[in-house]
Amino acid sequence: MSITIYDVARKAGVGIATVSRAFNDSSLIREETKKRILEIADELNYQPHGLARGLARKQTHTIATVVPFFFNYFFLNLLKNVQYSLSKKNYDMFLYSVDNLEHKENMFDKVLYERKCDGVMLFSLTLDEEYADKFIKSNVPVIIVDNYHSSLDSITISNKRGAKDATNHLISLGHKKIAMINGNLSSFPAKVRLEGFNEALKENNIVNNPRYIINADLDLGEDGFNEMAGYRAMKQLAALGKNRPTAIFISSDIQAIGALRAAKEEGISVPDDCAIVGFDDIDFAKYVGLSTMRQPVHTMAELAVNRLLRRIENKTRDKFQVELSAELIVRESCGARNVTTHLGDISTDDAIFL
Amino acid sequence: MSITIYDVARKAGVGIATVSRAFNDSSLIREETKKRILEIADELNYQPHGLARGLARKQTHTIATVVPFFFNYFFLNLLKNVQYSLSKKNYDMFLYSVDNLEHKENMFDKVLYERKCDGVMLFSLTLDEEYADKFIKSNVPVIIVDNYHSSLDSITISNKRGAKDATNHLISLGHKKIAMINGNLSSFPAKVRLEGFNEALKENNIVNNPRYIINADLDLGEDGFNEMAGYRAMKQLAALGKNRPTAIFISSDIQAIGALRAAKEEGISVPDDCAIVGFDDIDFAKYVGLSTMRQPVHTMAELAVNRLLRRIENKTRDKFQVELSAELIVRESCGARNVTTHLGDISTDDAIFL
DNA sequence: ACGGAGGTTGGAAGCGCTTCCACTGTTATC
DNA sequence: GATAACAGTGGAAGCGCTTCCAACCTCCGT
Repeated sequence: MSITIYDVARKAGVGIATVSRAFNDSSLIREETKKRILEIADELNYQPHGLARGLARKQTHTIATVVPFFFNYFFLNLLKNVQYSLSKKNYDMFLYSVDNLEHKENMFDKVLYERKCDGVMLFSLTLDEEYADKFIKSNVPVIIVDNYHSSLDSITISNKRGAKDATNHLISLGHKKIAMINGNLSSFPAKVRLEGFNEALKENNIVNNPRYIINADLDLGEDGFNEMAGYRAMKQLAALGKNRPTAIFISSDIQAIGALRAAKEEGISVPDDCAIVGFDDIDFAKYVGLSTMRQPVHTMAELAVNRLLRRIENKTRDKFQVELSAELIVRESCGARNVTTHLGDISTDDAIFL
Repeated sequence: MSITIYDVARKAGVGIATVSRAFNDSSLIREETKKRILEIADELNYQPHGLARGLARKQTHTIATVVPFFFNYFFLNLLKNVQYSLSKKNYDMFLYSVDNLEHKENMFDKVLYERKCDGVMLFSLTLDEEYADKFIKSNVPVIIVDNYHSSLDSITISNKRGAKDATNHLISLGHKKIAMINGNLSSFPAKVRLEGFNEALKENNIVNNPRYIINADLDLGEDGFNEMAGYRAMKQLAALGKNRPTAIFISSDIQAIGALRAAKEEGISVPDDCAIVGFDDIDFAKYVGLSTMRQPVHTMAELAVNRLLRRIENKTRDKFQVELSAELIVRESCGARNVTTHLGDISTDDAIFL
């Protein structure tokens, strides 16, 4: 039998309304009374019942995050930052993961109609029209991170621009035989990054060799952004022998890690035989000296949270679709530095952006 | 204005109690009625209000997980598996992270008294007596993963045994000058792993050189299980020159990654000049050929979830303190294989255990 | 034809809170 | 000194559900 507002009220000799006020920063209570009530509550280890509160107020102070089950290091960082921003605002966070893309719908229905949260944050998930509609009609604020839907708030990084920058960097280094190792084309970022890659080649009049573009097969895991995919792709490229590319833009760092492993096995030296630029800037990128496009994870998370909360609290209705840009981080793997720089101490702050 | 049980009841021409029964697998309802109600509910996009339900039932079907803010890849895997097990049982999961160990208490109070969850899962967090007591008195089921408290349920891996096995492996390879790179001693696993290390040396009559034991400083981040700590420790060991150890047991893979980076910079070849065994078996371990002690993350997660739910649902009161054992995974870094084996394809199932 | 046993159902109370509304005592205003 | 305004307060309704309890309808045995 847990203790309730009535217990506190009785012990303090006041009405329950007053206790409630004490806990809600109400101006309708004398400072003195409030203090006394709070003290008594503390003695009693009382804390307002979250559900009852939510029911009465019609808001839960909770948001739901939905991630694909294959979430990786990139998501980890994102999630960490989201959680951090959320806790600063005193919001709780549900973590749901769609274990199966077919069951995605159940998840959405649940989040939408069960009303256990005030808003939803979708990571990388693609929304079809039916559900986009449901979300809109349901009036539950949503924000999509790392994906896009024309009629919903979203925050993405400019995948096209980023891919283009990465490729241009390789081009500026003098490379002509440039490959791309990509995720699975069913993934939104993969698709757009390919566009950026193609555009860069085109603008620089560089031959676009179809054998140099390797999109991950579906059997390599949901979106193909994994180590194995990178490993296999690199093997495939290595098999080209003399016709091997001299530079590769790899669509995700985790794939780059795999590619690096394959390169080592094949005796291909990076960056000397083959320059590499990745994407994401996961922690490990710096440990292995991988040049990459850094996603502003902290900013993404903070923006996403702020925006979602504003929608929840102020009911602003204007659309919010932001595209942040990725930043080229030059390390060793691209060969832009002719001497391996001494990395030295990497500050923890840099590694984990909080 | 969202739709409620009354709307469904009215449209179906039944009482609300009946609708409620339809949604709760009650035996007190005719199959036919139930079906009809469910259909109507579906049309209306009705779903029982989670909070109202929780309030009425006095249970939320939700558990809270609390992780240290510095959570890393090891936690990611754990979390992923916990989330998976939980979703199979239809439980929701809150993710809290204690951003600041001083604020840990607020977190605990919140989780305990706010009653938004039925149970709590603590990751790696150390509980002092006061809070252990509070948890017990509050009657909220708790389970601690990767840490221990004498009066609470917990599930750990045998850190001592694991560290000992790792060290023994190094000894069996003929090493005499063996070092240990450890996390910060304030961390429970770090402390116990050191014991295992010491024990192994002692039992084999190997000199325990105090300069060979490097515990991470606190300024390197909360528990010292991070890349930088490993990097610095390795530098320190390298500075020993001729007196350098020929083998190192490193208390976490992430530190080992840092150590590997430092070794490379120092021109120390692994495993030829220095054999290394890590701990955890994070994904990256296999990408870099790191020998390590694998934590049975999947099993830990599943056991933890099952146990917690049983406590929530059945109210069993017997204590549950399990210790799982870590398994030695031999790769290249320990030098046990004299030829670098071709890793080839690592199956995705292996990499991400779900 | 009658009493009860089941199988179904509806009504109402209650979960623990917030908040509207009515009320009391003070203070400011003239 | 009467009145208005207002700061504080308590009571009660209501948030949307579950569940106890009473009621109803069959159907059976007698």
